Amino acid sequence: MNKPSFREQVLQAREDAIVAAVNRLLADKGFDAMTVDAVAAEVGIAKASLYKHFRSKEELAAAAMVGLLERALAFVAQTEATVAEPLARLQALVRWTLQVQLAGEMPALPAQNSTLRAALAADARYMDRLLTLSDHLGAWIEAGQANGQLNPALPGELVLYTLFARACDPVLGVLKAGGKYSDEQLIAWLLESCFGGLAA
Amino acid sequence: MNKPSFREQVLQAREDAIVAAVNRLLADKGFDAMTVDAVAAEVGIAKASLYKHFRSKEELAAAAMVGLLERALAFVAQTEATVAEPLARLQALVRWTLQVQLAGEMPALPAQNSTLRAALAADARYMDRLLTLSDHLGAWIEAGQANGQLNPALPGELVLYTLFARACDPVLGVLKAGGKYSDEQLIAWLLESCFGGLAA
DNA sequence: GTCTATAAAGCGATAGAC
DNA sequence: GTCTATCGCTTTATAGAC
Repeated sequence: MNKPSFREQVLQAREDAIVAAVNRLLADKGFDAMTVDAVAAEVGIAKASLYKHFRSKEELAAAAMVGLLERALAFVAQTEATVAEPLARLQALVRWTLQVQLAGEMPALPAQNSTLRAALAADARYMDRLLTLSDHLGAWIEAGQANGQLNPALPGELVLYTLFARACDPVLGVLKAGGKYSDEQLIAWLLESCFGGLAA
Repeated sequence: MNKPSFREQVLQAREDAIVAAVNRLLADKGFDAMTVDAVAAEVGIAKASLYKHFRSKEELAAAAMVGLLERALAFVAQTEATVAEPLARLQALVRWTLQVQLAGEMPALPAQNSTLRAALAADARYMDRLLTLSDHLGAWIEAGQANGQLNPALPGELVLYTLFARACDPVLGVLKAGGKYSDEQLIAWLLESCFGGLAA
């Protein structure tokens, strides 16, 4: 591996700026409402230049998702090094996802966009991170069910998908928009309802 | 009130067919991916004819939402007549919403489409049903927290928004697509995770 | 690689005949 | 009110000069 040239570093920095802009716009407007023109404007370059780095709008979204998954994997690694209990690990992860959402950095992908889902499924970098993350969380879930901290009657995959879904839970945004509660209070309540349920 | 003429009955039937088609397409594709051409094709009329009944795509979606809310209000009335306990009422309602979703009849609106949200907020028929429904559910929630069946530490509006969110919970669709579990089993697990939480 | 300009296609909405 | 045909706009993606 050669040392990256100055030129390559500049290109990499530009790509990072593009991915960051895509991430913000995805979180703000969602995939369908995000236009490539808006991405170019936010980065401050021409739209045609974007297409020198990414071949399609779907590839832009995939790059943003890869970035998010890598941030999640970094948090998972840190959590495995510092937190022992499976339930505490899962709660820390959900807390982190809610903080990402509050920061306006949680990309909002439509659940049923066929072209986007096909592009993501065909993206090896995306699928690799997603499977790695699912493996780690699956192990946490199994351990939590084995030691009695998690409800063992629920299938592990249901718990896993629920955690992914809560990362984009619209309830947080609605309550945040109401402006009546602090961010920390909202996160505490959502954690309580996710792991403890609505019933007493 | 005069008896509706035959002509008016035919028109009403056509509008009902339009709303039903919109409801199916909204559930299948979501608002953004649903095209007015597809609605016209599903109903079997020309697109221009649609615009004689509804002035915009947003109005089509609003009509479908009004229909859904009226179905929900009918279920609420029936539940209040047959079920006494607040928790049991709320569980029955969530079960009903999950069944609607499994039937492919739960419209999927984007959480952040500004034109659509503005159109809905300006639609008196929609807002009237939504507020009526919220009032009934809010009373159930308060009663449940007062009698110890619901967690009293959670704000009532958080519980209310959570119930709305669970009606569109993507977890159900993903697990259903997996094909490994029966519909009734999935509903039972989702009810358990919603009201009982993921923890043991 | 970056730009300006434009192609190509999809979609919401409408005109005008019947 | 229903139809065919089309407008007008947006958006993705590309061509070609520099």
